[in-house]
Amino acid sequence: MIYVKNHVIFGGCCYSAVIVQQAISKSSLKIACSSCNLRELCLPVNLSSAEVEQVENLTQQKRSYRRGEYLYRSGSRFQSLYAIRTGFFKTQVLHEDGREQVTGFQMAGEIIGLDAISTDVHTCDAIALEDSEICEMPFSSLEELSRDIPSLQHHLHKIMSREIVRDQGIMLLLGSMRAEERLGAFLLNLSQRYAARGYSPNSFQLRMTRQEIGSYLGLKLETVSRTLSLLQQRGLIQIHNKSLDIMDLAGLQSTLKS
Amino acid sequence: MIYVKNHVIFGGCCYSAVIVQQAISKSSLKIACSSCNLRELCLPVNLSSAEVEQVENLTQQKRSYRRGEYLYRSGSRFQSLYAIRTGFFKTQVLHEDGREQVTGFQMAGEIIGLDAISTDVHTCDAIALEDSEICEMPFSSLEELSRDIPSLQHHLHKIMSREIVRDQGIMLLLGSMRAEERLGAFLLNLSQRYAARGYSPNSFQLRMTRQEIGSYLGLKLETVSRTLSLLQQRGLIQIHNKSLDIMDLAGLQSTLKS
DNA sequence: CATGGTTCTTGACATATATCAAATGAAATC
DNA sequence: GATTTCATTTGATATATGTCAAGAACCATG
Repeated sequence: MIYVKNHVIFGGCCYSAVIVQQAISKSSLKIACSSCNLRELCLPVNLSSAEVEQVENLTQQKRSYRRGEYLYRSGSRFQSLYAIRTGFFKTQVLHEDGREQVTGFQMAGEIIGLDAISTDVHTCDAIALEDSEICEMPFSSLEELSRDIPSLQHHLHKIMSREIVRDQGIMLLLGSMRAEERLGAFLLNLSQRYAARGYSPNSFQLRMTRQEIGSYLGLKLETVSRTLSLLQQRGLIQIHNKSLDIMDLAGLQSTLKS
Repeated sequence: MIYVKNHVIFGGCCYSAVIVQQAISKSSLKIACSSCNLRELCLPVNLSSAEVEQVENLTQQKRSYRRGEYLYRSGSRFQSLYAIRTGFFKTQVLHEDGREQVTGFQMAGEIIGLDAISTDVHTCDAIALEDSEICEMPFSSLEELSRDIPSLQHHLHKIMSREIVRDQGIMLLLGSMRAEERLGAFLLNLSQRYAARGYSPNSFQLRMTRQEIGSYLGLKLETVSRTLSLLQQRGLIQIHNKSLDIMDLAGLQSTLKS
């Protein structure tokens, strides 16, 4: 499966990189996204200036969230999609018995809330893992606008489809990889996403706890900790608390090929 | 998490039931779906007769597939979504090292191919598990038509969102359930989907092998076999080869609550 | 700066599931 | 209908990960 081979198993990484490149070459897009820095939503769309203004209006509602704050909760009524302008979020579903499952970590430029379109009710919690800014986009307006702007319509479909592909990658990971491979894939995915945003792919802070990583990867926090120690012993990474350095990218990638 | 509690962990089940009920009460919808029996695509939409005809045109391309035949392959170019008219499919992604992961089982009235919108290339294989009939819907036509028919547009979004929710349910299952719970959730999901289609929820044929079930649930085929035997010993099910009878639905449901 | 509460690491041990293997049963093919 | 092939079941054993526990490091708060 090529997604594993190219280490984009979580989906969206390479695509993001492409988008960032496009941003540099298309000035109109920069305008469209100036209000919210919405790489995901606006960029691949070739808009006229009138259309740009319409999208601007749509994405004008901004808000800040403190670390630990909920963007929305499971069970709450769906009205908007949210684009992360800056910061870092997690989404999770909760069992009634207390078990939690993290379904994703989202960073700047990504869209959350897509799950709620299905039933008009949010099916997961979205929680800020650091102080963040988000743009709220009323979904009915987005649908309306995308009827007038085919390229926006198609882009919205792509965003939703990409989420499906991403989820399939995680299913693959959870269903058939060992702890070491899961961690390797996870770290490489973060690395690529930081790189796509202009940050170092080799050195970054983990914004989540071992427990949250474990929940996401279907492992216990002790296993996460042990496996990270193991990767460090092998010289593939340096990890001290939440600071991660990838020392041997190729080596880390090769853990996935076995 | 309510999805587990209500045993719709895989998503789409209860919704399907609602759709079937709607079908009975709305005559215009029956017309719209007569060509392909597309519960998922057409039904919740309130269409005028002119619109009905447009949708009819869209879904006119039908084809039969024999058991084992590929509907599409990973890597092939994306052009259409496919609605299953009759039959049973699986979708799977393949590792380069031979590992396979089944990402879903689809039955009549469900739509496949949504993953490919993202990159215009199919990211998985879709294979008929029994002789089946499908309706092909060129996606560009679907997008065009949904610009004119808002209720169709919204329905398309719901279908995609539902797929995302379904995938999250499977992530939950793969990330935090034991073998017994996974099998329980799997069988209950099939049961509900058959029920929604007017078949017995207590007695049906498994269309897939133990190995395919295992791949889907992140288990080895031996574990699937052992766990099914265990559920049978407890009097919850009767299973002989591919014939399944649910003897104690409540008991089976209670395996999920622990 | 001290303090209390998380979070993280590491060890010893338990257990669920995987692996390997062999026998049985079902289904496809000639 | 006979034969080959494939799917399933079950047992014995191996192993990866979970569980329990304790100490250390880190962080937020007063």
